[in-house]
Amino acid sequence: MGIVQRKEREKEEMRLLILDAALKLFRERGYDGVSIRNIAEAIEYSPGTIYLYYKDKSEIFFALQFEAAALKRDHILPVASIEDPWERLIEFGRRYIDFGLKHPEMYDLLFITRSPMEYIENQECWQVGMATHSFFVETVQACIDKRFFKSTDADTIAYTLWCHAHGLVSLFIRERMRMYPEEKRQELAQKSFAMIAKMAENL
Amino acid sequence: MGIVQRKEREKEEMRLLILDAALKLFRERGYDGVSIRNIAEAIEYSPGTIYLYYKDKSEIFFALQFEAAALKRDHILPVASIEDPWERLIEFGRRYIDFGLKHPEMYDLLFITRSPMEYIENQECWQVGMATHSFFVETVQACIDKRFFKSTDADTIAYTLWCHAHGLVSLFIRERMRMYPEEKRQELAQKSFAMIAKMAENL
DNA sequence: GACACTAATGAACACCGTTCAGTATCTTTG
DNA sequence: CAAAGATACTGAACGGTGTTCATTAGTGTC
Repeated sequence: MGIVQRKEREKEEMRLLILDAALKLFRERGYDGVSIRNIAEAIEYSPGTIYLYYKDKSEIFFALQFEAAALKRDHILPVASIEDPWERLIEFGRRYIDFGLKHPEMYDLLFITRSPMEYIENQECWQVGMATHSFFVETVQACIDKRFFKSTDADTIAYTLWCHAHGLVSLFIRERMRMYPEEKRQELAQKSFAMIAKMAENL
Repeated sequence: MGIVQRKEREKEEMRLLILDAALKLFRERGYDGVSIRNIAEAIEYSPGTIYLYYKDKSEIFFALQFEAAALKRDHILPVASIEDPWERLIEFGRRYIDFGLKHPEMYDLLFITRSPMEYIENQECWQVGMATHSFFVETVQACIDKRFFKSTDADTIAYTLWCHAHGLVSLFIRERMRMYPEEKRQELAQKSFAMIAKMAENL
């Protein structure tokens, strides 16, 4: 009776052990630089063992994607306590970008990495991501309801702001800002955020 | 005398042969799905031969990046003939996005793919890309000069618009719009472009 | 204690990028 | 024109990758 439970617990522990090792290696070297053999070596098991707990390499990275989604959620969640929807929206954007710049590999995993998205849709990760996205759209809707915006198309507004934030973060992450001197990049990002916020004011 | 020239021509032809094969395969399967051996097989040479013409795999992709930059330039260049800077700016944006959606692998190569950017900066590709970027900033500046904008910070305006366009295209390319039904995605992109254009009007 | 079940192994497979000794062909020289 | 030299190309080999699977070692049940 207790044995089957212990086994299950051990199985779960092993899955976590693998995931933790993968996450650590992954932060250090990026997912391309991490192999199943590396992970196996890190936890002192043979490569084949990994496959007893994860179907293939991509499943490990889907699990990491879930971790990333949760981390992002926790990074942004505090803004939920902000009463004023406009302030909440701005702070959401600020924290979204902050998350991306502070955890580039995680952001990359969530929004840039090629992955069989058709597979991931029924995953927990997707739900966590969707919840955060919905919260964002709802905040935009709350702004509309309070007449902060003239436009009433919450979807388009949310999407437009998302495009800007994602563009900003991903240009940083994938190093496409080399035409600007290093010290100006951060400043440019801040100015751009201020600018899009200002632009949004008379939407 | 004529021989050394013929040799050089043949060398150049071989480089092109490799590049064309790589480009073709690359369009079909994406760069991750293409191996040196695939390219070699396509041109009916042994894998080792590739290395007589390109230092390594990445050098082939840098050459492709140059092709992509040229293609993008040619796709956008026609807007240069538009007199009115505001109209030129809008058309630039439209064509930039259009290029990204029509040639996703090319766009990917230029703005998303991880690549040792410190290496690429002194390449032709970089120059072509920079020229197009400069043209964009100049167009923004022309708008400022003609008092289309109240703001006078051309760099920040250009960067903000770029962030939006890049975010839009890269969310498409890397399939991060699954939360919207297929048929709504295109529409959303168009509405968002219209929205950012409208927002830019009172910048 | 014998049997069944499970967890883990590590060799093997087919791929990858890359290197390099060897060969075959073309060009130059005597 | 033949020998020598230079060049182009090959394909086996190296160390890596993700993944599979027969075999083994260990645990639980009767």
